[in-house]
Amino acid sequence: MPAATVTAFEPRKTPIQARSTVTVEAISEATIQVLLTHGADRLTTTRVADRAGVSVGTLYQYYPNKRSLLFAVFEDHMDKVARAVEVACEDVRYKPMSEMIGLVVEAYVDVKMQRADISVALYKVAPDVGGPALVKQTGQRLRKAIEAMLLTAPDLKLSPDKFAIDMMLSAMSGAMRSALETGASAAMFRTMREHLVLLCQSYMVAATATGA
Amino acid sequence: MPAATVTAFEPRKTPIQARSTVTVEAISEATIQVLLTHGADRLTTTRVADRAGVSVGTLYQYYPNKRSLLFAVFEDHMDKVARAVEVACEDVRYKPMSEMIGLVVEAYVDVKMQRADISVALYKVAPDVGGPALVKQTGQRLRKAIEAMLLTAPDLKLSPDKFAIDMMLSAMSGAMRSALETGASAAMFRTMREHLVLLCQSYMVAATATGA
DNA sequence: CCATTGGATGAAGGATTCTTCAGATTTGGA
DNA sequence: TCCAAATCTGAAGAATCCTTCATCCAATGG
Repeated sequence: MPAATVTAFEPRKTPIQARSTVTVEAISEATIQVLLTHGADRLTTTRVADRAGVSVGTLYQYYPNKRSLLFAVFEDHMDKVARAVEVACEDVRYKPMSEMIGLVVEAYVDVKMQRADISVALYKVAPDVGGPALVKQTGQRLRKAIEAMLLTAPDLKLSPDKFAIDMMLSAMSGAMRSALETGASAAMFRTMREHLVLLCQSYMVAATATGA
Repeated sequence: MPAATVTAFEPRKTPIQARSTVTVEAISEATIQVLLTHGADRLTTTRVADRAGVSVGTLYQYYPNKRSLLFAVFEDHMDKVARAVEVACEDVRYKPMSEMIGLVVEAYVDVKMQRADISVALYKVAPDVGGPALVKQTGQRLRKAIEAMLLTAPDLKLSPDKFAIDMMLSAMSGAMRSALETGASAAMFRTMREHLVLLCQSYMVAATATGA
C-alpha cells in the first residue's frame, strides 16, 4: 500500500472495455503534451481532454481530480526511471565497486536524458502533486537495489552505508536536475555524465573506506 | 541588469516615507508566513495582505502582481545564501583545498538549515516564479566565489575546473533539498553535513587530479 | 496651518478553472 | 436483434482569485 500522502490519487474507475483503455492512454499522453507545449500553470483539465480528443467529463471518469492526473504521469515517469536503474543494478553484480557505480550512474543519466522534456515538465508540477513523497518513495526503492548490488562487490570490505547511498542518490538527482533545467547542450551532457560518474565513484570509495 | 527572464518582477513603487518601508517589510514577512502555514497553492494576495495587516490594494502598490511578490522573497533568500557562501570563501583563502571545500560546504549547509522552513516553502513556489533562472544566476555567482577561492589554494596544481565546481554546487543543493524536503531530524542533518563535506572533498580532489 | 504628495482602502469587475450530472451513445453478450 | 452496462458528452454550477480604481487618510514642508 502506498504511503498516506500518496493516497486519494487513485484512479476513479478501471477501464474494462478496449475503448476506455484507449481513452485513458490518450489522456495520459495528452497530459504530457499539454505540459510540454503550454507549461504547468496553463495545464487545464479541459485542455488536456481536448488534446486527448475526449470531453472533460470522460477525464473525470478516470481521474477524481486534476492532481491525480498529474500524479499518475509523475508516478509513471518515476517508475520508468527506477526500473532502468534496477536493471542496471542487476547487470553489474559481482563486478568491482567502481564499475558498478559507474554503470548505475550512467544508466540513471541516460533514462533521464531519454525523457528530458518530460523530466523538465514534471519538475514544474512536482510540488503541487505530492512530488516529494513520491521522490522519497522511489529513493528508497533505488537504495535497496543499489544496496543489494553492492553486497555482491568483491572489493567491498565494509557493508555499504545506507546514508552514503542516499547521499549519492540525492546528489545525482540534484546534478541531473540542474543540467536539465538549465537546458544544457548535448556536449555538456556528455561531460556532465563523466563528471557525475567520477563524483559518485570517488565519494563511494571514500565513504566505504572511512566507514560511517 | 538582471536577465530577461527575471524582468517584470520589479517592485512598482519604492518606499519613501518610513511608514511604507514598514509596510513592505510586513508584506514580505507575511508572504513567508502564509507560505509556511497555508502552503503554496493557498497563497493568496488577499491572505498575505491580511496577515501583513494591510489591504490588498496596498500590496499591489509595491508589487505589480503575485509572482513578483514571491519572486522578491525568493530573491532575498538566494541572496542571503549566496552571501554566506561568499563570506566563507573569503575566510578560507590560502588554506589547503580540502579545508576550503569543507568549510564552504558547511557554510552552505548551515545557512540553509537556519532558514530550513523558508527553504522548504520556496521549493514549492520556485517553478511558478522563474526559480530556475534565479538558481542559475546564483549558481554563477557562487561559482565565481569558489573559483577565486580555489586559485589561492597552495596545494592546487591544476586550475580549478568550472564544470567541476558547477557539478559540486548542484550536487550540494540536491542533497540539501532532499534532506530538507524529507524533513530529516537534527541528528540526520549532522550526519549528512559530514557526508556532504566528504562527497565534495573527494570529488574535487579527484576532479582536479585527473583534470577535465 | 494648509496644500500637496505619498500612502492606504476594499468592494467589485473580470477572468479562470475545476468538477458535476443528466442525458445521449456505444458495446458486448444473450 | 435487443437490452443492460459501460462510456462519453459538454453546458453550467460553484468557487476562487487576481487586480483595479475611485476615494479617503496621513505626512511633510513652506
